Amino acid sequence: MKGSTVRNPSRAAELFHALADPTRLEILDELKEGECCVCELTDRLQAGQSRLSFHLKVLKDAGMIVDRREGRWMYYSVNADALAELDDLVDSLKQAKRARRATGCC
Amino acid sequence: MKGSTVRNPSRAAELFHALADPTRLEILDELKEGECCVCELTDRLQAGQSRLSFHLKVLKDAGMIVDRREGRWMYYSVNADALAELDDLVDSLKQAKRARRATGCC
DNA sequence: CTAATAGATCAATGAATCTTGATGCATAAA
DNA sequence: TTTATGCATCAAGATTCATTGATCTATTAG
Repeated sequence: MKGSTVRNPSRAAELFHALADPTRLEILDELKEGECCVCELTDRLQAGQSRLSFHLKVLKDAGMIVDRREGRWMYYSVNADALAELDDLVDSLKQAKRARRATGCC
Repeated sequence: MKGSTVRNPSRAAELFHALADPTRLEILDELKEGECCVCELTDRLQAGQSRLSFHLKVLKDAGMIVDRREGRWMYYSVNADALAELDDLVDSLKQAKRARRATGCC
């Protein structure tokens, strides 16, 4: 198991940050239907090209998506590993590893 | 089922934004072990009082945690509903509802 | 009542983000 | 080679965020 990311607040924050924007969530919502190029996203999402490019970069830097060049088009798609990582992260927010706090306060 | 939040990018972004900060993730990491007051968090997290208060407010406004007053102490704990909501959100990033895109690009 | 304590809130500063329009760089068509 | 297209990147401005120290409020102890 990887496990390292779950214990790393900065990495976790980076991943959650990538998801903390409506435009980026809409991008992911499109990409989950399959690979897609920027020009198509521009159509679907009513967003300017440089704006999309900016958000795609955030998602890519965080590892949420991967890209592939084909001729002059860039195809983006969701990175399945990142989704697994997300699952781990959300799980790690739940598990109580130690026994419930025994002492009261202060 | 609720379902509404999953389809709402702003709400989803708010929830993810609350998780997009190392300090807040550390707070949640403490709270998942059980209810905790601010003074105890201050000790454990090496963080100033107003800083903690700020982040606790962000988490509370997003619905990630709930508070309870007891005397002059405020006890915070994780909101289980929000964890379920998170699960839904992460799931919604995976499911491909339509068939894979048939057309090529542009 | 007065003093002390827990914690929220405010004000100010600096850092990070997002948006827009312009420019640059490939690749492909003519 | 010239021209057009797809997209990344840059620069500037606006907005949001995070941190710190100060102040305010509620509660409890003396």
